[in-house]
Amino acid sequence: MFKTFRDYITQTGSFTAKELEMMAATSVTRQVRKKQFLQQEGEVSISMNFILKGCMRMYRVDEQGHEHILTFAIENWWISDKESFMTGNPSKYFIDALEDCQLLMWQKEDFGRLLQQIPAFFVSIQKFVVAKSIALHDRLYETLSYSADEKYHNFIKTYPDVFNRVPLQMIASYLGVSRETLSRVRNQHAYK
Amino acid sequence: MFKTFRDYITQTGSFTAKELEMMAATSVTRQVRKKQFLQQEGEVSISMNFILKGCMRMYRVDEQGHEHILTFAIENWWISDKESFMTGNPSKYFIDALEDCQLLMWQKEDFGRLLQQIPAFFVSIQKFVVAKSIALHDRLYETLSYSADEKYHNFIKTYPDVFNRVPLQMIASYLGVSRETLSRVRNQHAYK
DNA sequence: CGATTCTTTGAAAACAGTCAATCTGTGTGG
DNA sequence: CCACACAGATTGACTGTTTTCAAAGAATCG
Repeated sequence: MFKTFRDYITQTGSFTAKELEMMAATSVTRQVRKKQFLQQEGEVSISMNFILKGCMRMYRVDEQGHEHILTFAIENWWISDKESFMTGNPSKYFIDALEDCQLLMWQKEDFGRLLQQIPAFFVSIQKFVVAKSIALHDRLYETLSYSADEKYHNFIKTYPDVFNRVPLQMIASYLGVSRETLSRVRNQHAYK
Repeated sequence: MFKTFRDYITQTGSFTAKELEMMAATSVTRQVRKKQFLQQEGEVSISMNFILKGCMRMYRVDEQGHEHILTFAIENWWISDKESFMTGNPSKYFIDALEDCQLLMWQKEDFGRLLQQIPAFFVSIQKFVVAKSIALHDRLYETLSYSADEKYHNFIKTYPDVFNRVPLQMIASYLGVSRETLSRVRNQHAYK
């Protein structure tokens, strides 16, 4: 179980056996079956979650009941509502499983302790946070400036491994276009 | 000069006279006149910048030459291309002044040293980064799910102090709609 | 006051959304 | 193994919103 995570984390920095042991000791594994929720709107997030296996999404529901996907996550990605985790406020987001999933989880206090006591872990997480921030800025720019067509092709290029695992209607939701529009965009290209 | 910053930073945490002296000693003030650039695309960002006075924007230019504003910033806000600052890669963004500005700047090495040596400073910056991340997620959600009308009114509500300082066409650029559409959205409401 | 910048308006065209129906593929239970 | 149900994808017709282009009207600044 923990091995997958160890392979991941040792690629992001150097850790002693003792440090790895600390991480393992405080982690908990959990199964989340397809369509089950890891978190629902209104709940307070108290764990950091790492995907060992499977695929999840984080989304928000508007007044008309439409879902808007903020993030997909697959193996070797963290999926958490950092906002609720950091502030202690109720979450605005749902997180559910698009496939049967296996997670590695840390409680808030344990995670904070790891960050304090293992400098290399802190650096790894820091790097991840920076990368996320860059990706988020890029995505905002793309959402502001790209057409439906450009958004779609950019998504395939940027996340090929997500593209072939999730239904198209969810990609449409992620891109901020209707599934019908996405469908048409795809078929335009078949005849050009 | 430094007083404005001291007032700000002491509101975010507790600092000793010596710590404040360290911050002051490593800071540099700089004037940027309206329409002048603090940073242009392709340059590497090597400073963290705090606005003492004035208003700036960070934007990106697409292939058609259209500007897309990612951020506005006014007094007591940081304005930097964190991406280029952290990675050392050339920036994708322009930063320029919408009014005559007065900045307080720290070089990369000095800023890193402050973060290491002044725990309360680290915590303050951390809080700021978290707040920015939350705001960015909210904005992405709004961009995905709101109509032009909703985006506009939400902007006024969220950033009233920015709203009455920048031209409407820039708010349009920020919201991802054309200035004509924004103009129409505004005048619709005058007769409802 | 003239020049520049910003905002508004109109008309046409492009684009995307909605609703409804159909088609496709997958998996489940009989 | 087949039939059926179900989720997902596509298509057509229509509607509504937003963009674009062009022009004119405010507002601001030197």
